[in-house]
Amino acid sequence: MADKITSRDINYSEWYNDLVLQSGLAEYAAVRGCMVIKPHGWAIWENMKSILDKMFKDTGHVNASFPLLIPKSFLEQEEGHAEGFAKECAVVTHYRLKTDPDRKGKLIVDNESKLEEELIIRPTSETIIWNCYKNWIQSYRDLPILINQWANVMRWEMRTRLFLRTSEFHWQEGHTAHATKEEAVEETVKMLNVYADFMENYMAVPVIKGVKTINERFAGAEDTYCVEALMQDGKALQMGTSHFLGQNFAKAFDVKFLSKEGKLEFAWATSWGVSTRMMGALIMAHSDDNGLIIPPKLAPLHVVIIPIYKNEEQLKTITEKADAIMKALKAKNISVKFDDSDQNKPGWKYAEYELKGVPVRIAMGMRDIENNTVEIARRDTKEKSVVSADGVDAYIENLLNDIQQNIYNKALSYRNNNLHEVNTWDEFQIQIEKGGFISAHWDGTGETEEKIKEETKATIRCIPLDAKEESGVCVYSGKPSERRVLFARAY
RNA sequence: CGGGGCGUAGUUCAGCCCGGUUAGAAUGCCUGCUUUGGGAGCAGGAGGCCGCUGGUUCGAAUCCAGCCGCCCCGACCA
Repeated sequence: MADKITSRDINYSEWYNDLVLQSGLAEYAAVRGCMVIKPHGWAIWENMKSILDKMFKDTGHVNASFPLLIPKSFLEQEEGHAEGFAKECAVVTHYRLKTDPDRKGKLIVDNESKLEEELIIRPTSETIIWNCYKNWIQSYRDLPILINQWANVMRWEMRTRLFLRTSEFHWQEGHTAHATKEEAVEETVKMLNVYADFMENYMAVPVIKGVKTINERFAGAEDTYCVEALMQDGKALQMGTSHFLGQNFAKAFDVKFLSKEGKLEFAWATSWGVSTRMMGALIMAHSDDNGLIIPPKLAPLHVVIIPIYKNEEQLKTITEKADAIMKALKAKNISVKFDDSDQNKPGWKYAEYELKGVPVRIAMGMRDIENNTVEIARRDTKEKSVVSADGVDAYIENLLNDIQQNIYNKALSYRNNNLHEVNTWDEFQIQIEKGGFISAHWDGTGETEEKIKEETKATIRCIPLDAKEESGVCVYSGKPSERRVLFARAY
């Protein structure tokens, strides 16, 4: 057996890269920092999208599309936002090329096509959207505006990793406008809950909901809420964010409305997003050295049937029986593929579908035909069992639910076993080396947060929403603290 | 932006130090036969601007210079 994938124990980071490449999720593009998301990867992303899209619509949102290019002056409008994103913007300066007079067949930038105002490729769309909202909002009757867009964005990252951080990435960004602060805050939290629901119940990744510290806040936000998850190597990953933007963008773009009382007021804003980074989370939360483990609710293919035969006649017999099973499975909305290709032996196929993360495999040979059985193997535990062919559709339906639950439980117990309350600085330093979340008291200052980061590389992932009031002393400075916050080394 | 690595067949790489037949292997691909319950075997075959440009030389994948690209490790980030 060829070892295509580095073991997690040897090098987690190589394991991740090998897995993404070998399982056919994605590959490196010819452009630095960019990736090609291949059909298998895109199919999973599409499943994520369609579930989330429905959740957004069920909570009253509608989709729209705004331009890829944003005038530089728009980005300058909101000061914090501008400073935050300035360093990572791709800039369009010209609109034309021409043939190089000195080198036949080559193209050069036509300097006569220089743009009067540079355009930037959107790193996020608050500015161009709020420029529109200025025209759309005059009265409280125009509010709320609840818009989402599915889009690609670009941030010129210095260091990139497949799915986790690429220069171009795909995401959704919700941008809402409200008449009151309360309503905007409510929206921010509502969408955070939608994200958490999706991550736990579909991705099978347990998350912790919280609020970011000022240092970690989104550029231009009043408050950034987030969902944080723990990966198998003990590092944390921010899986999504939801921002309460206050009136910052309304003021920057002069978006005012006339209230019921006849007063002119600035609108209140939120924005919230999740990206293809979730693909990275999905991979790192569940998969093993044999390949991907995809929760059934997101798997592009639920079941693969592999026939084992010695001749055409046997294949025909097996195919007939497999057809009946497939029909029954499809009737239950379970996707199934019959792989009767003659190119590879069954053993090769087993390994291949395990690599790709298909949750359930059925093997059928003549032995099964004689006994009216099939062999069923589940991807998450790799357990095999021989079951009666009668009612196999119901068996698999249950099995898929069981797999979904089992994957989640496993991730949850890992997360819980790696979340430690720590009360002294010595303990903190020892524990952070072991990985996982650390729940500790913090004095609330940016200085302490910075020092901890410098000394341990750990950041405050969030102040958990369910953090209980508990007086204590800061693990670093010894100053008083009212609640514990979550620390971790993060992606 | 610093530090390191790599660029040779579709893919992974050897060859380079020490220049010299027609540039190799594995794997994948094509043809045929035998196989098929955990990554099959045999036989035959196709496949290369040796990253680019220039230099040294009778002769360059190999030596020299410049350039380009990508990956990995650190500082910034969803």
